[in-house]
Amino acid sequence: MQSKIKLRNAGLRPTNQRIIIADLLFNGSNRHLTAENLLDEINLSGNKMSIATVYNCLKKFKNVGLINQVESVNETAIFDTNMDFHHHFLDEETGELTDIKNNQIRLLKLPEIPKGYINSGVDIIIKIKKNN
Amino acid sequence: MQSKIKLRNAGLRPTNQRIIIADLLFNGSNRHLTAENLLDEINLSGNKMSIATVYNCLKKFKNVGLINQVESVNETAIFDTNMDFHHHFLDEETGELTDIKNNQIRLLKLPEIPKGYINSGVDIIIKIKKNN
DNA sequence: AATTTACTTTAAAATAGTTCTAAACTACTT
DNA sequence: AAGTAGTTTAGAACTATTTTAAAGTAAATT
Repeated sequence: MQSKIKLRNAGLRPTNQRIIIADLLFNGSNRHLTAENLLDEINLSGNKMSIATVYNCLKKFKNVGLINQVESVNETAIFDTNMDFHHHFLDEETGELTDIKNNQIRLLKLPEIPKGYINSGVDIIIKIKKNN
Repeated sequence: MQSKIKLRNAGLRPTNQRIIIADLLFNGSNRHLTAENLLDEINLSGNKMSIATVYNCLKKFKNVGLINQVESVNETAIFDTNMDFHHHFLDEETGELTDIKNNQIRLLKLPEIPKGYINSGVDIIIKIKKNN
C-alpha cells in the first residue's frame, strides 16, 4: 500500500478508486496509456469504475505531477508514467510511442524564451515510419 | 491565381473550394489554424463552405505536403502553413503556438532510429508559461 | 463515536471535434 | 457532348471527453 502514501504526499485524498489506479500505474515499469486502456485494465484486475472517474483521476494525477500528458497528434489523450526528463519516438502510422532516454539526445542551443514567460518543459518528438 | 497552379503541382484537382482555401492560407505569411478558424475566415471573405469540406481539404493539403499538422495536447487539430523545418513554443495555459526558427535551436545528438524505421521528422516543443 | 463539511464518484446527458454517408455536383478525359 | 472519377454537401453518426446533479465517502469537528 505505497499508493496511499504516494497519493497523500501528492496532496490527493486517497480514495479507493485512486488507489486502484495508482496501484496499476506505479508498479515500477513506465508506460503510455489512454483513459480507455486504463479502464480495461481496471476491469481485468477485477475492479469497476466509471469512465468519468478514470478521466477525473488522470487529470488530477497530471495536475499534481504524478503523470504527464504526451504531446501528439493522436485523437486520444495519451498519458505517461515516466516522469524523468525524456523524449519520444512516434510511429506515424500506428501512433505508438516509445521512450527516448534523455542521454540519447542532446539539445545544444535553446532559443530565448519570450519575455514574461518561463520554460516549463521541452518535448522532442522524433516521428518515424517503416522503411519499405 | 497562383493557387490553381500550386494545387495542380501538388497533384490536387483545383476545385473552387480548394482555391478559396489556398488563397487564404498561402498568401505569404505563415500561420497556425484550426478547421473552425479557417471556416470563420472563409465566411468573412464572403465565401461559403461546409465544415466537412474544410476538414477534407486540410487533410488533403496535409497529405500532399502543403501544410503540417502540429503535435500538441490541444483537443483541436492545429495546422501550420510553415513548411520550413522549425519548432514551437506552446503556451501551456492558452494553447497558443509560436514558431521557433530552426537556427534558434540546435540538436547535437540524435538517438539511433529503431531497426526497420526511418526518421520522418523531428518536432521540438518548448512549453512555456507566464512567470508571475 | 456522531455529525458536519467538503470532496469524490457515478450514470447519464451533453458537448466538441471530426468522420461518414449518399446524393448532387464539377473537373477532367474521351 | 458524354462519360467517369473525384469532390462537395447537409446531416447523421461517431469518438473522446466533460458536465450534471444526486449519492457516497473521507476527513474535520464536535
